[in-house]
Amino acid sequence: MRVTKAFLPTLKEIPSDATMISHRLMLRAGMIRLLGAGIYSFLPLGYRALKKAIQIIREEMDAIGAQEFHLPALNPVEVWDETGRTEAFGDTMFHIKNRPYVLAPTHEEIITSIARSFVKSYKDMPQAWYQIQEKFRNEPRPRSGVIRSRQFTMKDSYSLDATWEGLDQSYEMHSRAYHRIYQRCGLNFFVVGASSGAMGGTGSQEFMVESDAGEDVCAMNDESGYAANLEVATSRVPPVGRVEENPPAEKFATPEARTIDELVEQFGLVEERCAKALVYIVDNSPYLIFMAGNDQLNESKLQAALGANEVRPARDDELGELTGADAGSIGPINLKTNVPQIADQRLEHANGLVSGANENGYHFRNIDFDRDAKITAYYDLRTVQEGEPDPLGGRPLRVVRAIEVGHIFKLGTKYSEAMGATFLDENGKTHPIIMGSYGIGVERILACHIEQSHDEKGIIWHPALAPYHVHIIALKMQSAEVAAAAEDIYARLAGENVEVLLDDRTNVSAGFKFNDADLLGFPVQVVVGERNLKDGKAEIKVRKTGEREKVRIEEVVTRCQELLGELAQA
RNA sequence: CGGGGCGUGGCUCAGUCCGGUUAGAGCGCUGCGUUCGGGACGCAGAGGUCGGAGGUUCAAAUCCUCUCGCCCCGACCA
Repeated sequence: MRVTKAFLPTLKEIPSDATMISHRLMLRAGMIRLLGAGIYSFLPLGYRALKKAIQIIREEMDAIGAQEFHLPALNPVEVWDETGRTEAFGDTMFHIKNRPYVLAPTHEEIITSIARSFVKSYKDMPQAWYQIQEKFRNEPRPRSGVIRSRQFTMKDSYSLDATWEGLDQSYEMHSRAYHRIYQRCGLNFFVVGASSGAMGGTGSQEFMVESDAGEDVCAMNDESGYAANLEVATSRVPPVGRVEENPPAEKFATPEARTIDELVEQFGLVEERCAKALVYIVDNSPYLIFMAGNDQLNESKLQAALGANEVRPARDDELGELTGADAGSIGPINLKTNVPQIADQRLEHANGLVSGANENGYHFRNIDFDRDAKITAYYDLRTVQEGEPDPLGGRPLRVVRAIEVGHIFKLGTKYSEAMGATFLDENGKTHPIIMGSYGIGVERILACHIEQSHDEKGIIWHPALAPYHVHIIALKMQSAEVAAAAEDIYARLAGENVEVLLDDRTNVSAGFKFNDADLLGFPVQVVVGERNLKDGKAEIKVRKTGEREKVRIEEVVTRCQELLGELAQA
């Protein structure tokens, strides 16, 4: 492609609406343009990169024997009603106004409906089905450019198995394919244990790219290899445990102490022996929850522990009605109602605790949870903190922000049961198909790569994703010699199937071309100018390292191929 | 959905508080000429009902009301 023929709207200035580096660079490099909030047009350059990612994914999915589908994005809403997910997705799903259709946010239902009609025997399985297609989600707040948008490209695949061991194998197969995909894309990533969330299922892992702009938070230790989404991360924080003296619980006045910190400070208490009470409404039922000291309740863990769909903190007026006191004075003793009580596992069997008296301005001390509280269950409910000992080797945990680029789920039978997708086993008995679901956000691969591979000048593409491999910068194109040499190199590179862009503009200065080339960031640049042409040479610059070398014109093609090969390995 | 910010030529922005010539700048764009290895220069041009609607006023980009859109923080996130 020639720059004079290409639609390549690069921007010299930073677009004001973009804050994230990858978003800015994608806009500046002319890869994408905003159409509406969370809706992006991919321009030719961006689409070339997107197609590179798609092709890598396709090859790796094919390599594990998965078969490519192309399912409709437009779905009859009845299919979604079958699993109750019309309601579960709620406003997140787009609904068509003039027909009872929805735009699919994912495709478990459609896959299951196909499976139910055609997969009837254990002999029909295992199957792995995938597609690379647009997804639609009515995100309340799209952000970070292409990272969270309302329409995006997803590779989604689904495994169908007759046995749980089969599911494990399908899952492992996908996990290995995902590793290869992200490796080939040059991404620096890690895998974390994750919450299955509202997808349901028996296990899941997320493929993460560390980034300050990420929406997820993970706890990890590089040495032990422990890595988990904060939604499920655990640590070896010791239990609060028991103290020897165990006098009866005793009420005392705490008029100026509403927070744990105030209690600790005013009464010289041990922070973790203050049982902080929280009231949550879990699927419309109230729960009183105790946490040790300033431990943060993890709502994802709470939701998972109670098998709930929705959890929210109680409102101030609800607190009084349920407990008899306001926030800061709530505790296990003398509750106004018999609201169910649960606690974080750190507090199991603990005594010598301080907690609210359910009377504003008063607390109890010497509380023994085994003696004085009616805790029905203890769960791991706390949010792990930076520096805590990891659960594998006790090494300090690092807490980092990350972007989720892939997610693999063991779905189990949630969808097959709901939709009646069953098969007959070798004994003629009916079972629901055992499913897995596996997703990759394709645009996120590009954004994450750019986040990880750029400098102040622009993008630094890995050859695997680069829209073009070689950028020929013809300085002073109106010089017949320069033009001839540039055209010659261009034709020979193209002849070797090297994807090449020739900057053949006559109306811009050298500096402009250099800066555009650095912004676009193709792996190798070839500078053709009068200066080196006198010696029969051109200059080759590696975008990533900035290294330049002078190469005889007839050797340029070979040298470019060598360099690209080296860069592809890195 | 709560909080904050912003909407003025293609882009980045000034002007709005305190209403008053013909609404400005830089970049980009068109034409001509010069230049040509790190975002060149001269000359001549084109391009804006100041997001939209209503109102106040002799007079509105500027004040008031409503509304639409975009961005950021939070909530949410299969």
